[in-house]
Order: sequence, then structure tokens, then C-alpha cells
Amino acid sequence: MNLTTKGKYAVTAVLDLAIQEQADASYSKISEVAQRQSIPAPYLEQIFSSLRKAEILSATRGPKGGFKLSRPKDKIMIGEIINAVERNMDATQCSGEGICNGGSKCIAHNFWMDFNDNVNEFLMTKSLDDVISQRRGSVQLKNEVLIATG
Amino acid sequence: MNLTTKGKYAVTAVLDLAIQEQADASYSKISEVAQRQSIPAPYLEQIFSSLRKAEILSATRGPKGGFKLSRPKDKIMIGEIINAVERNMDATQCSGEGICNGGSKCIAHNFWMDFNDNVNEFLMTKSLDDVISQRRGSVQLKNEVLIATG
DNA sequence: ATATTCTTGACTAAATCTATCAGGAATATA
DNA sequence: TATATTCCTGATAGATTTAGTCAAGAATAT
Repeated sequence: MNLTTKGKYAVTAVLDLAIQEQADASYSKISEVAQRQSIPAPYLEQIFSSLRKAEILSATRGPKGGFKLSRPKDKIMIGEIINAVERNMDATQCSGEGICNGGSKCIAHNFWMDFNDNVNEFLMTKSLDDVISQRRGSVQLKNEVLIATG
Repeated sequence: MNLTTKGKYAVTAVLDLAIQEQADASYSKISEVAQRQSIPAPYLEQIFSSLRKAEILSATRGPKGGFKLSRPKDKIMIGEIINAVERNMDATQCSGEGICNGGSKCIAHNFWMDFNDNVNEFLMTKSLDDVISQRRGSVQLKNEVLIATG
């Protein structure tokens, strides 16, 4: 399980793009985003490169070029951003293969699988729009549904 | 946010102690736990030292000595174990201080605080006994309470 | 006494993180 | 077409962290 500066910069920078697009539909330059969010510009170049390959951002070169979201901000989930730039968000020792104790599952294997599910559920149900609007999370929503239908 | 081999070894090793105590109330030696769980023994020494200082385990030296849980297995939470051996489980860039963008909160700050809450809620509501018994998590339980009372 | 087991602290190789940098490719505009 | 702008790619490197190893010592049971 890994969540480093790189992933956190990525989330912050994409949120910045989403906020900019609310005011102005044009492209944002790396240098602008970097300055606004206190992120080293050459590092952000690397990060945006990964995000473009993951089809979260799109880019154009040249004057007036830059980056923008490739989808509306309610269709981009925080978990996608993190997965695009982080090496490994899996909490099991065996990358889920079940070989964590001499070819078999270790006694904590199922627990870490549950933990993975919990983290992924959280990250994959929060869109950029949710974060910007400060909406409540999915657990709350699920309770409401259960109460309503149960 | 950090969850390394050290934390995972710690959880596995303490689960091992809990399982051993079900069969036999005596102390377990580091060398035995290490072998059963495929953990390097000198590394486990370090880990158990931290867990003893955190009052999760107790130890005695000499023949027939070793380690055992300092509390019943339903009173030790997985999150405690991780906190005892891992450097930093906080997801914010600023350790929660709100100075992640030039002295102020970055635009992702509240999101990472929510993420912290989610992870801590998960880890602090799972006891050793829950994991051994493969009981369902707290989210499920909370829904049941809400449905019953709501 | 002696063997056993934990206790403590120092140490180290490898991996990873956090960047930086240079040169190139594409594009808008004059 | 020339030029400035902006992204694109890959190499590199220092600092930090991880994942251990090792040795000497202290406590305890027999």
C-alpha cells in the first residue's frame, strides 16, 4: 500500500484543472498549475504525462496549449488518478495472488483483501465534482438507500 | 500514507499469537512465530519490541519464555498494531496541520482528512478476534443499527 | 552453571521517492 | 517561413526509507 507525494500532487493538480474549467474552458499550462498548487513544475510534467496516458487528461502543444480534463468532472474518480500515478495500492503482500506464506495464503490475506475493497470503494466513488462540492461520501449514501428500501 | 512489509508482518505475527493462545495459553517464541509465518526472525525481533512498548504484547525472558497478547483478542484492534510499527498512516501532506499549500490548506486537504477517517474507522473496528472469526466489518454493522433504529 | 530467550542499538545494501535537466516535437501566430 | 511557446520523453541523481542483519547483553528456568 503506497500513497506518496506523487499521488497527492496528482489529485491536487487535477482538482485545480477542474476548478479552472468552471471559470474558463481553455487549457491550463503546467507552469500555471504548478505555481498555484506549490508543485515543482518538472515533477508535474511527469505526473501529467502519466495522467494523459491514462486518458484522464488531454493535452495540446504550442502557444495557448496545455492540459484539460478528458471528461466532465463528475465522471473522473479520485481512485483513477491515484492508480494512474502510484506504483502499488494493493495492501496484500502477494499482489492478491494468495501466495503470501510459502505458496499459500497468509492468515491475514483475507483481511487485506477486505481492506483493499474498503479503500477502493472509497476512492472509486468520489469524483472530482464530489470533492469540489464537498459532498458526503458513498457510505452515507448507501445507508440512505438501505434505509429507504429496507 | 504508508503500509509496508513491517506493518503487514506485525499483523500476521500478532494473529499467529492469537491463534496459538486458543490452543495453548503459554508463551510463543519469536523463532516459532517467524518460522510459521515466513518472517525473518531478527526482523520480527524489532517488530515485537515495538509491540511490547505499545502494550499490545507482553514478554518474558529465559526458557519457556516468549510473547503473548497483553489483552484478550477481541480487545486488540488491527489499527493499533499498525500504528505501533508504521511511521505514518496520515494521508495529508501536512500531517493534518492544514499548511499543505503555502501555509494554508490545499484544495485536497479535506478529502484526505475524510480518507484518513475512512481508513481509521476500518482498522480501528477490526479486532484480532474479528479477523480470526472472519466476521463482517463495521460498515455492515452500522447499516444494521441504522435500519433498526431509523 | 548453563542454556534459553528476550533486549537494545548499530549498521548496511537495496529500493524507492522526489525531483532535475536536456533535447526534441508539435503548434499558433506574425 | 520564422519564432516563441508548450508539451514530450528519457536519463540521471541525491536523499530517504525499507528491509533486513548482527553482536553483545540482561533476565530467567532448570
